[in-house]
Amino acid sequence: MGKSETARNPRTPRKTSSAAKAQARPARRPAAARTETPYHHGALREALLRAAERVLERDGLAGLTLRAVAREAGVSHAAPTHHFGDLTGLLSELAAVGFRQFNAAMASACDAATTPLERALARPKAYVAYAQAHPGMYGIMFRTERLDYSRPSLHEAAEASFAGLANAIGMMRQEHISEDALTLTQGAAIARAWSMVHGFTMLLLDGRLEDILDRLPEGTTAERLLEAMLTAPITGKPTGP
Amino acid sequence: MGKSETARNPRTPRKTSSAAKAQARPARRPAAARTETPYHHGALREALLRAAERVLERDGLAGLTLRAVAREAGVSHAAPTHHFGDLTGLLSELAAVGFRQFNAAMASACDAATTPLERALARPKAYVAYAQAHPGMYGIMFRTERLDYSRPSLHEAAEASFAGLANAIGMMRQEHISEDALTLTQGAAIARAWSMVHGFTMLLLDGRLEDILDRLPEGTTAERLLEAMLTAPITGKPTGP
DNA sequence: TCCCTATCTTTACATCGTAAAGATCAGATA
DNA sequence: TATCTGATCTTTACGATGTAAAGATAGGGA
Repeated sequence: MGKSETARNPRTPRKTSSAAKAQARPARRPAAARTETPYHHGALREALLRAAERVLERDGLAGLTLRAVAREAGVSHAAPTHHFGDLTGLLSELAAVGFRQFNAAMASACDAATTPLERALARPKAYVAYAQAHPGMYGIMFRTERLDYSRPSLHEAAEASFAGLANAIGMMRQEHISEDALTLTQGAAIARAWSMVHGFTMLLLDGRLEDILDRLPEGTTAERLLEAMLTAPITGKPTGP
Repeated sequence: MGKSETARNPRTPRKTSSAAKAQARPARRPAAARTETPYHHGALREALLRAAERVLERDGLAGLTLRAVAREAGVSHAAPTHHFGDLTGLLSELAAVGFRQFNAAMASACDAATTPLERALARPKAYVAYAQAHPGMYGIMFRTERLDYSRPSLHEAAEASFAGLANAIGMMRQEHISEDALTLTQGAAIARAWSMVHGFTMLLLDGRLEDILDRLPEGTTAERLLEAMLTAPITGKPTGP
């Protein structure tokens, strides 16, 4: 496929290093290229994370490889290893970025809500909306098995996500959710809310709700179905399938 | 690692099926080995699917590769391609097997239930139980992006799974679920039930419910939490997070 | 008997993750 | 000022994987 893995790199004469070395390179660095790309990138780590996000949006989860990210960032294929250790490391840091975006979206959606009903529906809607807007990122966060939650950044961001959810449930039930103990009823309320929204989102992204949506009245959106799901009255019997 | 991908194969004596049988093979087929392993395996396709299931249980989803399956079955690494086309094909057929197992488990669990409450909880419990007993298979069915639902076997098995669910909801609501039209309330009930159980299962398998389970009263199992989640009364406000 | 087709094996290739060694730079040390 | 040191990035290399293509081998008719 033409580009031999390190084709486009202005500085550093790359492949011809041994051949035309003496004639091309004066002695030290070119002294003019320092503005944009010194040999030491300076902020490669962040650049790689941004590159990974672009690759993810463009080529999906399957296209997100260490080498592809390196290509996107314009560095050698082994450069990411130095900053993230291995693929798990890169995916974990990227997931942390995703969780932070996710938390920010949820928070701002909550702030914008005014009526009690809006407050109750703002979070789930924001949850699903984020997943629909960033399916690749959502996949990294919730579908991948290759995440290392012992990494502080990821652990912290994911934990914040859970805490926000539990807190919201507590506020809705108008009781305090303790840090270290839960009643079965409280735990069930949290599990119920989280399971419903997470399950709905996964089924939606996997296209498994298409069958249902197609049979609903003309023009019913996923968001409307979500609303109905969350606000529907109980039919008398327990709400199990 | 020693074995160079095709080390153990003087064409087909497999592992120990007949051990020293083929130690002296003249020229053409031994005329005695036809019973077990002639050059043409005879039922390689099914053997590969069983091998894939073993590999999946032993090495998890990450270890399930075309070549690993071929090794497990004792054939050349390219043999699976002829039967399944590519990796997507193998995964899809394996997922179909999983859906059939899954459907069978759900059906038998339903049949065993007697009281109304048991009937209501049998399916969700069987759902989660299957996922816990076969996490690899569940991952293939619901986590992988590499499935081809245009394959008839997979489409059919997955469809049966959905139909069973929708039917159960209909029976519980004591109304008929039409084949080609749903009210918003009906769709919401189906989406709610499926989302809850599916979401709960994914969170559980991903270990994301550990935080909750640890804070619940001593010895509370995931199954108990599931029960509470499905039967808990509504608190007055809509059940959103 | 001979050929045809399905089945399986060999061989080959591009890509990927990862390890290890070399090159390059920024700054501390002397 | 000159050198050393550690961090950063590149090269090179290796094994594993998915997939394509060509060769070998049966089994079943013509």
